[in-house]
Amino acid sequence: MRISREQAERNRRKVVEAADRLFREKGFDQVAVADLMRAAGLTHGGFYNHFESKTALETEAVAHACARSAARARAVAETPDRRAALTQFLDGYLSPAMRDAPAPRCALLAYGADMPRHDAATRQAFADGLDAYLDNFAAALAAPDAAPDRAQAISAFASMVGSLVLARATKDANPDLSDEILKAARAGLNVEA
Amino acid sequence: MRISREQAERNRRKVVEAADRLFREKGFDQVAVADLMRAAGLTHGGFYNHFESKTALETEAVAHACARSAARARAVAETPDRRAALTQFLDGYLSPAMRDAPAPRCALLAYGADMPRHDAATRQAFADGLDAYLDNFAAALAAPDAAPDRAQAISAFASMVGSLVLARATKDANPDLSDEILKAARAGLNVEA
DNA sequence: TGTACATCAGTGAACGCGCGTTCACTGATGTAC
DNA sequence: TGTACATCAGTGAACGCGCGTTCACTGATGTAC
Repeated sequence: MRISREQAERNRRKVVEAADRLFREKGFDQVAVADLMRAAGLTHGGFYNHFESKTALETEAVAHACARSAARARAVAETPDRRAALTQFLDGYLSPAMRDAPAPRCALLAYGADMPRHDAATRQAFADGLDAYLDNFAAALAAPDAAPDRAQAISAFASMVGSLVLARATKDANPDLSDEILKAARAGLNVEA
Repeated sequence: MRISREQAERNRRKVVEAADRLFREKGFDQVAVADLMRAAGLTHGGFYNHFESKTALETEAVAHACARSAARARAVAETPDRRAALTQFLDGYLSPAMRDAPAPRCALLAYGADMPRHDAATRQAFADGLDAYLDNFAAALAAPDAAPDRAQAISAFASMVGSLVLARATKDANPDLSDEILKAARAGLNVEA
C-alpha cells in the first residue's frame, strides 16, 4: 500500500500534531508510540518511516509547539488595537477555561517543567521558543510609543506560568484555592492593560 | 532476618526520604521501585512490607515534602528578625543555586506541574501543603504591624514558581536567558524585603 | 527470668505486562525507458 | 503515451527489555507461658 508523497507528508504532520496534543495532556512517558499513531489514524509499525526514535519526535513536537506559541504572542503585538488584544490575551491566559483545559494551551507552560529532564535538542528548541516569545510579549506589552521592556515581560510571563501551574495543580482538590490563585495572579500582574 | 521495629520504622522513613529526593530529581516515572529501595539501602522485594503500591508511596512522599515546605515558610514568619529572614529566603529562592540544584529544593515547585496527572490523594496532599504554605508566606511577607495579605503572597509565590520553572528549563540551552529570568523575577517581585 | 514458638522485615528469584523498536511483507506510487 | 520495474509508506506480528508486583524462604525479634 504505497501512499503518495503528499499523503505521507500529511500523515507525518498529523503524527506531530497528535503527539503535541497527547504529550501536553498526559506527559511524554504516558503516551505510547502506538497511541500516537492511532491518534493520527495509522498503525504503530510505520512510525519509524517518519522518525528516528520517540525522542526525536518529542523534540520535534516541542519545537513545533513552542514556535507556534511565540507566533501567537507576535500576533497580539501586531494587532491594530494592541491594547484590546493584550487585555483579551491576559484575561484568557489567567482564566478558568485555560486552567481547566485537559492539555495546557500554552506550550511553554505545558512543557517547561519537563525540560530539565529532557535531552539537549529538546531543551534548545524550548529555549529558542521562549526567547522569541518573550521578545514578542514585550512588544505586546509596550505602550504605543514606548520601547519594549523585556524585564517586565519576563516578570509578567513568569507570574502567568507559575499561577497556572499552581491553579491547575489544585483545581480538583481545592477549587476555591485554585480560583483564589487565578484572581490574585490577575490582580498582581503589574501591567496596565 | 527479622529486624527490630525501630529499625523497620527507620527503614520506612529512609525509603520515603529517598523517594522524595529521587522523584524531584528524575520524576515519578523515571524512578523504579528497585532504585528507591537501593537508595535506602534495601532490596526491592521488601517494598510491599511498607507500602501498598508505588502510587501510595508517591502520595506519601508528596505529602511529607509539601508539609515540610510549609513548615519552612512558617519558620521564616516566626524568625525574630523576620525582615532579614525574608530577604534571605527570597534571594535564596530566586538564586542560581536554587536553579542549578538537580532536584528543586521547594516541593511545591518540584511537584506542582505533575499534579494534574496524579491521583486524588496526592493532589489533596499537595493542595493542603500549598494552602498552609501560602498562609505562612503571607505572614512572613507582612510588615511588622500589618495584617497578612494573602493575595499578595499568592501573587509573589506564583512569580517565584514560574520564574524557576522557566529558569531551570533554559539553563543549559541558553544560560544568559536563564540568568535574565532570575534577575527580572527578583526585580519584579513587588515585595519590600 | 528463661524457654519455645510465632511473627514478620528483609531477600532475591520469578511473573506478566506494556512499550520502544525491528522486521518481513504488501501493493500502490513513482520512475526509467 | 504506455509498460515494466523499483521504491517505499503502511501493516501487523514479534522481540527484548524494564518495571511493578508476587512469592517462597530466612532467621532475628517479639511474645506467651
